[in-house]
Amino acid sequence: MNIQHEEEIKAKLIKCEDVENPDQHFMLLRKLGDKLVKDSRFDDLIKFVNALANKKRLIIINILKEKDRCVCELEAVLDESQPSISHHLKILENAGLIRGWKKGKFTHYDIVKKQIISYLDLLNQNLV
Amino acid sequence: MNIQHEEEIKAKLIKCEDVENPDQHFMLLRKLGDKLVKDSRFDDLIKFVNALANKKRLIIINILKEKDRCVCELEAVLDESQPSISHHLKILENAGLIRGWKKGKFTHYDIVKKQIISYLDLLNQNLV
DNA sequence: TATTCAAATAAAAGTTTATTGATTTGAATA
DNA sequence: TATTCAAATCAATAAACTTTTATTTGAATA
Repeated sequence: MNIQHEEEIKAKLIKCEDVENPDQHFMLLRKLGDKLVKDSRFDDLIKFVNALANKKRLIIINILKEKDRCVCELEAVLDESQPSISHHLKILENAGLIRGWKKGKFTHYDIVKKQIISYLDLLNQNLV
Repeated sequence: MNIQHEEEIKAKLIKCEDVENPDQHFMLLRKLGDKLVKDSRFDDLIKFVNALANKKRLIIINILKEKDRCVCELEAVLDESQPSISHHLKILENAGLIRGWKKGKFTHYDIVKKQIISYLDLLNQNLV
């Protein structure tokens, strides 16, 4: 943050909320921000919510919630190309939400309920 | 989905999982997919998780969780331009997670705990 | 009612994510 | 061990999201 921008913010802070010591108030807010930016729990959370932030991936999880499925079944469910489904599966797997294994020539996936519950707990803790 | 793609998937389904009637199996999977694609609860969920799928927005929520803040305070916390913060606030407000009001010349925001809890319930229901 | 100014909006550029067609991989089995 | 084929990876394009600078808005108050 450059000096000019910093001073503009401090100028506002003086007026807003009757701040007596805008330098100190500003410093505290900056420290708070820095602490949060460095907090690695957010990175876990973002991995989780990013994995969920797509309708097709939510649908995949909902399908797999019922029972494990092979990729060709997911191809029938989602009207989408095989590489695109593979891409979504990888994102879910990288986040630890699903798990895949070979069964003959076919690859099956199921959900990792434990991990999902753990992420949900983290999210609950973080938001409320 | 075009006929060729459809036939390719059915051909796999015959081999995978000893499916006796691949046409029927395919049809059931397609119906399942269509039902889920049309399910509007997913749109609510996506609005929620999309709003959370950004570190700066998670930080904003964490700051506001403690107490309401004016925009200028958020400018000090997040090292970012005012319009960008405004953009993130709008996304959170459109999702119903935060709420803003004028207080003199300054705009304050706080979180809407009730809505957040309601979304978390929905997410829990949906995932487990 | 004219001026001020915090914050919203608009327009444009930058960045990330999604999708597709083509190719590769590697386990199964002929 | 050569072939087959489901699924992963690659390369390129398209779509969505973020960030910035410039401008506008509208409530507060001089």
